[in-house]
Amino acid sequence: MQTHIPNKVLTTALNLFTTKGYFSTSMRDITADSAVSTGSVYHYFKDKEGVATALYRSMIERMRVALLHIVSTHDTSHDQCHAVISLLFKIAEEEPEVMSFMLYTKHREFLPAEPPVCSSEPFEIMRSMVQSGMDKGEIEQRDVLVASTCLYGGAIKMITSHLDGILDQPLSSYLDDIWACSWRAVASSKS
Amino acid sequence: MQTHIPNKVLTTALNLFTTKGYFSTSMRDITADSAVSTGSVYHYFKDKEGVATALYRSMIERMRVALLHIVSTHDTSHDQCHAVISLLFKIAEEEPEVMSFMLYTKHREFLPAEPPVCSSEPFEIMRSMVQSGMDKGEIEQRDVLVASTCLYGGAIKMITSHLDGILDQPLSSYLDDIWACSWRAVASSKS
DNA sequence: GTCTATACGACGATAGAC
DNA sequence: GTCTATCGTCGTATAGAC
Repeated sequence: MQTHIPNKVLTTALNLFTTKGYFSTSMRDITADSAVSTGSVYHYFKDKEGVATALYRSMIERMRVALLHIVSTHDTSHDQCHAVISLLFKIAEEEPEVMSFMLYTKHREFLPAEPPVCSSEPFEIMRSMVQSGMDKGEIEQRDVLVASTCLYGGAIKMITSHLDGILDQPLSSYLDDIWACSWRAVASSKS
Repeated sequence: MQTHIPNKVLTTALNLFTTKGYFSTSMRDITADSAVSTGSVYHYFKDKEGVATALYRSMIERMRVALLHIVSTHDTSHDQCHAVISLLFKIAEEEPEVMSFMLYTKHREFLPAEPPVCSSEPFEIMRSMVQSGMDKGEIEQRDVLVASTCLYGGAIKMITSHLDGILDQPLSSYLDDIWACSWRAVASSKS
């Protein structure tokens, strides 16, 4: 049970946004579910968009930290990228709302001021892992964006399928299979 | 210039939905931009959701026909899947609004009655191409969903990047590169 | 079938007491 | 800082003339 009011608001907002969608969630819904009064919500957040922005930024930051940790604890690009996909799968299974809000929500539609997810810092870090893999010869030379898209694209699509509930097995059971395909798509021929 | 009222409404709705988003588009916007009166719009469509549903269904149908044509005019799974990705790239470049509405819009949020895109008939057909490729030995044996996700996932991610405007080259210039990666991800080792 | 005018409800946000 | 009560706006959908 959350005690701080801002946290209570943010967690209930996350739940409502991911289940009903941002626009179908009213401030009344948020105040009702969080048991926080209208006045208090508006004391901590400028408006409804302010709640969404705070939520979005906190998640971007969380991912940024996690990804930098992965970079510093794995040597090869192969291991780094594998760790990234494992992490994404883990979050998608344990905290589906978080994953859903991070990559399945059209932030642009209600957060026009924020940069698109793909140009956010976490995605930058993920691309830099691929770039260094190409520099070291682990990954075949080609446009970084193309390589990154191919390497991560399958896994991310798999995650959205999981969030859509169209997978009959637990997401993690597909990890090895997906990784084999993804890595083979971009690995340099000598490895 | 469209003459039939329903068509005028649908094309302006498509433009507004993809630029402003479904929820930020009001019926007033649609009547204003299409120069069709409120009464007429409600004569042809039950409500706002009815407009979106009609739009969605017409696109699903269009894709269904196009995909069946591809199946009947190409022999190998390799050629069929390549033709699919070419088609998707072509539509994404020539009619970005159509592509945007088809795969980048969260239909679930305002069309809860419709099945999710991934379980729609077009996606079924795309998966069946992969399945027959596995049966014929072109594609390595594994879960169909995993193979399809890996094969199409990269291309689709590339399309959404294009729609987001984060590509500096025209989308079609990435086609060969993407296809090489995607096919290598799933092709059986002997091919 | 097509139009204008309008009813009705819901929502975001504020005011002001405690 | 926290609350309740309320205001003004806007959007969907309908009524009813032509």
